[in-house]
Amino acid sequence: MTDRSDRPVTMAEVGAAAGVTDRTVSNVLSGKVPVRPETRAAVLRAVDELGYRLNATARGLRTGRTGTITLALPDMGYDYFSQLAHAVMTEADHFGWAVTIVQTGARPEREQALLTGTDPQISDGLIIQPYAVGPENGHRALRQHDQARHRPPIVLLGDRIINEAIDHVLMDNTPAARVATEHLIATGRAAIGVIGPDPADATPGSGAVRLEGYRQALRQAGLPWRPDLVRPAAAWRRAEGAAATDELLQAHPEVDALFCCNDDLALGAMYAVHRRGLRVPEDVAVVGFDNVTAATFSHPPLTTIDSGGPLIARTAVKLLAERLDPTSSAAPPRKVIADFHLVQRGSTAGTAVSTPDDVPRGGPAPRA
Amino acid sequence: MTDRSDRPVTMAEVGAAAGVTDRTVSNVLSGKVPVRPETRAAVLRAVDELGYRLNATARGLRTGRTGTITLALPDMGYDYFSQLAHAVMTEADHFGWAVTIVQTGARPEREQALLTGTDPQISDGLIIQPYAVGPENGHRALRQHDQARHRPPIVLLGDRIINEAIDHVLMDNTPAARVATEHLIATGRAAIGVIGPDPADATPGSGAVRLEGYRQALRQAGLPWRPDLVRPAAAWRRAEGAAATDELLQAHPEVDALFCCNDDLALGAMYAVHRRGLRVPEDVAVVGFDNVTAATFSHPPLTTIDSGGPLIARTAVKLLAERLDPTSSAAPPRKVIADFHLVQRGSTAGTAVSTPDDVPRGGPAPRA
DNA sequence: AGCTAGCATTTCATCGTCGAAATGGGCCAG
DNA sequence: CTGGCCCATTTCGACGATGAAATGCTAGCT
Repeated sequence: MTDRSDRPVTMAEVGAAAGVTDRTVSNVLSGKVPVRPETRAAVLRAVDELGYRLNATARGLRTGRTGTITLALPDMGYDYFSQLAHAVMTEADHFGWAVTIVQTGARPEREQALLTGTDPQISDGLIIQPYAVGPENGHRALRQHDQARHRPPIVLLGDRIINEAIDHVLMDNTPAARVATEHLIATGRAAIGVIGPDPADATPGSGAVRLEGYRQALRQAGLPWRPDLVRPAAAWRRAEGAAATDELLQAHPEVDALFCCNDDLALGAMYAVHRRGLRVPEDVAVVGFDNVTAATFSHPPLTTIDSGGPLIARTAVKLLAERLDPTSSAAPPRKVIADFHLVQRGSTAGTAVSTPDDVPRGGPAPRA
Repeated sequence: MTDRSDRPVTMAEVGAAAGVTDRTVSNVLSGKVPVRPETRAAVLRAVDELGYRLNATARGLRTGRTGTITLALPDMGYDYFSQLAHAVMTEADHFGWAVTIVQTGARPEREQALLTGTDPQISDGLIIQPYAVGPENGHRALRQHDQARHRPPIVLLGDRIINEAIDHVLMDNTPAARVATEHLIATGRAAIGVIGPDPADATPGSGAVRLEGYRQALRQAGLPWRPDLVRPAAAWRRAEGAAATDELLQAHPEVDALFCCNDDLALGAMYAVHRRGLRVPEDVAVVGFDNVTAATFSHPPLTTIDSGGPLIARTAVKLLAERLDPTSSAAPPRKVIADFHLVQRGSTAGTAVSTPDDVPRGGPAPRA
């Protein structure tokens, strides 16, 4: 026998030590085929003595299943995406799947590569929230996908339909943004700034559809549309939200409310308001979007749109699970539109400290 | 030829279409072996026409490399861990690696399975922050690891050495906690509560070592050790931090400062303080631990220990990269202790709104 | 023309596991 | 005592890619 000491132990070696074939070792470890108790014991002893570990890659090649799914998101540095990933991983765990997370950044070619399968991924399926790829190029990417044989299934997350032939889990952005804005108007605000979208940007992303909801609410209330109250943020994070808010309040001291396109921006906005010595909500009311954990506990707690992130994650995993189930994978493409609702908290109420009843409790107990 | 239309396209089929061997297709796609331009063009055309996609699993089996590393953390629902994951993924991207994230929860058997390799993972290496596995059982788990041939390398993160033979990236918890507590004492606080650790818990985890730093600071300042001011939190999150703080302030109105074992707890603590109608820092000063993004933008901004999370992540990936480099993988095990420093912000300063100069800027521009 | 050098392509074997079907041994019924 | 059956185990052959080494071809030199 050649010296294999630098290579992993194989089933054949375990079998040799236990006096059986590699196949029997496989039968013992999989448990799918009956094995005599003595044989099983002998095999398990050999496994233990040799320190044998199953080669998941070889199994994956043989079975065509890797037990891993890919989650592709723009960037994990956002509360919303990291909480979405958390929910996806927790749900995937129920199916016994590991989750490979890919940060696409703002790079369209990265998203294209994932959608077309050009990027060689070890995974049984893909959940992706495209940022840069829209219907125009998405169709092309996914036509290539269709044409290829036996490509892993895809579930798309986000705010627009990219391809009719693919499963989508969507947010109802425009109505949600309208509801958020209506709430500000109802509390008596007149000069409502917007933090996030770039009105000059033609790309129809989250920014555009949320801005549209804002405009609808203004129109319905008979308030004027003032483009100068819209401040784009290069990235939708706290720092950029603070900077944009600072500029807006500097230029327009009359602003008495802010509609922020996500909670990260809103938390940054509140920071900027406070830094200018103004009060939330007395001087400036603030509304966010997504209802991340931090929104519950900020000071004041942040009024926001609960866009159902965890439910979206669970739904996406379940859709993927159905596609991966060989008995029911030929169903027509599905579109799920997630429910949303407004969560009113102190950032728009009369008093700066509220006592919300939605403080989450419980869960596992790891430490940081 | 049999009907293979339900199976993926192979290199052999591409080769057949292009009039060459599967091997030549491989040569074209890998680029490592020179190929005549006409041949290359023919192959690429066939790839395009047939919609061929490389089977990463098969390559992984053949080469022994999957291009994926595993990151195992207790739970992604914590700001610290999600930001650590973000940093690991960003760094891994530089090496061309995908990252599979596994949430171990509080389950020791899950950690054991990862450390011993019992859990069949498709990955070239493991970065793990153990929560439940300590030196006592960790040694056993990793002895099994050593004994096995050709097991993927491991880098351990955290607060204690689990096995001398393995690479570690450590936090200097006790000194950091002492510095945090000393800062509270220096601002004139006398009744300093602690949120997080369970003094009755014998497990020497982050809680115990941070509590030890707190005690050292008290001792040095001649302040009395009062176990009744220590409030455990079942999970180190905002909700649990708020609940524990609420109880503590109820029982001990004289408390004028809180040392919280992480920023999530601290942000929850501030929430509870505000809800009781008290002010931060005038009535109760608050210090956190980890310096997550939210700490910069809270109201007031949170004084905290910057424990160098992103650097820890980068270091861990680099250590793994060295182990995976065949030319230099036999180096002795390394231990890196991350630097820390206190970041003073408004939650301990005289005024509730400060103007910190560490507001981060820039970065990519995805949206939520 | 004959020989060698150098490059492009192919041959061959192998990575470690598992599905399907064949084999062999033990037991019960006729 | 023997035929048939069932259960445990083995045989055989992929799965799809690639490292190493051999082959074939063209070009260049004498």
